[in-house]
Amino acid sequence: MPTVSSEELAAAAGVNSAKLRKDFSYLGSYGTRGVGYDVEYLVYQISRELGLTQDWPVVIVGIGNLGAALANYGGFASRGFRVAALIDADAAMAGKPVAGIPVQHTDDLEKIIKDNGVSIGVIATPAGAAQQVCDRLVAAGVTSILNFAPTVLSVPDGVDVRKVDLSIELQILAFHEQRKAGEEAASDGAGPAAVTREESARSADQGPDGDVPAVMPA
Amino acid sequence: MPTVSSEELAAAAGVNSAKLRKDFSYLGSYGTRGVGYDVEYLVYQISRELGLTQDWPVVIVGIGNLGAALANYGGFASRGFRVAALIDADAAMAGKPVAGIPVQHTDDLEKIIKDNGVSIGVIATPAGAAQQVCDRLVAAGVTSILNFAPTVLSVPDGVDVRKVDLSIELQILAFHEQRKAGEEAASDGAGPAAVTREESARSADQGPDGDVPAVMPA
DNA sequence: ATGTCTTTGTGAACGCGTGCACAAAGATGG
DNA sequence: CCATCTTTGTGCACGCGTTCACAAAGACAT
Ligand SMILES: NC(=O)c1ccc[n+]([C@@H]2O[C@H](COP(=O)([O-])OP(=O)(O)OC[C@H]3O[C@@H](n4cnc5c(N)ncnc54)[C@H](O)[C@@H]3O)[C@@H](O)[C@H]2O)c1
Ligand SMILES: NC(=O)c1ccc[n+]([C@@H]2O[C@H](COP(=O)([O-])OP(=O)(O)OC[C@H]3O[C@@H](n4cnc5c(N)ncnc54)[C@H](O)[C@@H]3O)[C@@H](O)[C@H]2O)c1
Repeated sequence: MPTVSSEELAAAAGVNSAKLRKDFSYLGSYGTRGVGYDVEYLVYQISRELGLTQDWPVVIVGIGNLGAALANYGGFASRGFRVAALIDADAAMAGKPVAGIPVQHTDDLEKIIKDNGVSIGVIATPAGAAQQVCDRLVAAGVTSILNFAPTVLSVPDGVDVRKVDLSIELQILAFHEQRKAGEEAASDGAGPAAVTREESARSADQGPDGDVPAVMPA
Repeated sequence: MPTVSSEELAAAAGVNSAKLRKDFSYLGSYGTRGVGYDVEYLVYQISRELGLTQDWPVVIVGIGNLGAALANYGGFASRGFRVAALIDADAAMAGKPVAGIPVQHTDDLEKIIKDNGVSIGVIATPAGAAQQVCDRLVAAGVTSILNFAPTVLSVPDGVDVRKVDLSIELQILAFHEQRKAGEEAASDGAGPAAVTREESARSADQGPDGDVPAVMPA
């Protein structure tokens, strides 16, 4: 029976072994003292807890550049997500297949959601249409939304929204980039417009990962 | 002079006003007691600290479905990011314009980076090519990478990598979705067939905002 | 000037996640 | 069956970020 110790796993993941064990303990006591964790059993337990043993139908709304790329992306299926339908407001697209899936018109949105038992929706429409699309998805029964449009969606309680904002990802990189430049040469004439930098006493930087600034300028 | 109080801003952003004030205080004392913050001045100070007053040239490597969508995305320019070049390994694409920008061949990658003073690179190649592309970008001087390929990139110290993993975004939604369903009906017959997934248990990366649950109590 | 009123800036308390350290569990060998 | 050795599971302490609470600063009216 192949096993792994918390020490091995922790080293591979780059985390503390005690934290890893404590995390696992929330799932139950699946380890064997003196031996470690049964790999297969552990994988199954984690998969089940994370919902990976289920198959989740999703719909993508807004089949433009991004929506089409998502539809073509094979990485979803391998994680248990199935693109149940593609929806767009453009009547000219209706019926035309993208990634082998025929695009359907927004008129049928509610029916599509219900027929497929969809609870997860992806919004890839222009920002202006996002809230409206969101409202229709929620009204039709969708309770989880992945939003690519640069808008903050308002939803009722019980509905989860995750926003993917690629500009913010770049901004976070640029922020750290700026710091790097500022550290090696405090008096640096770089930059087009004269950037006047005063001292800034910010607290500890989060190492590997980053956070999102709470408030952003326009 | 238009002003805002920390209370107003906090309410709009959905955060605690004391935290907001303390955050602002790290930038300096830009508020006026009894009045609030001068909006225009505050926006400028935050923009400057975040690096939004600078113009950042970026290159996109891998102009497929996703890369092309990114190239066409207008949201980057409005945040101070300029697509300096598009790079692909496919010789047939060389010279053909995408989003008005001619695609260049990977052979010229190093020269493109240096000529444009690029420090931020976006990788949208297949997973198999990502590490190799990453290495070349870093060697050419890139110190920040936004990675869309489903691979963990290893980079030397001083180089930042942010990974955008859309499958994980969906998984997080599915996880919460499962909890919602599990609460109203505790006794569930579990998934269809017992799915045995062979993979390692990797700790999830951070998302733009919300948190990735390490593990949750059962 | 002086007083009042609003809002900032921040010291201090609180809560929570992380890591340490170890007793208990169980395997393994004699 | 007992001794030893490995590794889990977890109580406890530490550190850090968040929140509370309030003195001080400044605007504004009188
Ligand atoms: N392309 C990117 O890389 C990128 C990156 C980040 C964010 N985004 C955002 O993602 C969204 C889509 O980007 P895109 O480049 O694919 O845009 P796009 O214009 O190519 O596609 C938008 C699609 O949405 C459809 N649409 C419009 N209104 C609709 C509605 N009410 N219901 C259903 N469909 C509707 C349009 O017919 C079109 O097919 C935008 O909000 C954009 O800001 C895109
Ligand atoms: N499409 C999506 O929605 C999506 C979502 C998440 C992640 N991803 C990931 O993003 C990456 C790109 O996805 P895609 O759908 O655009 O794939 P794609 O196959 O459409 O495009 C890949 C492009 O990369 C180019 N390429 C290959 N090797 C290269 C190299 N060594 N140097 C430079 N260019 C090279 C190819 O010529 C092609 O144009 C993949 O790793 C994919 O897993 C895509």
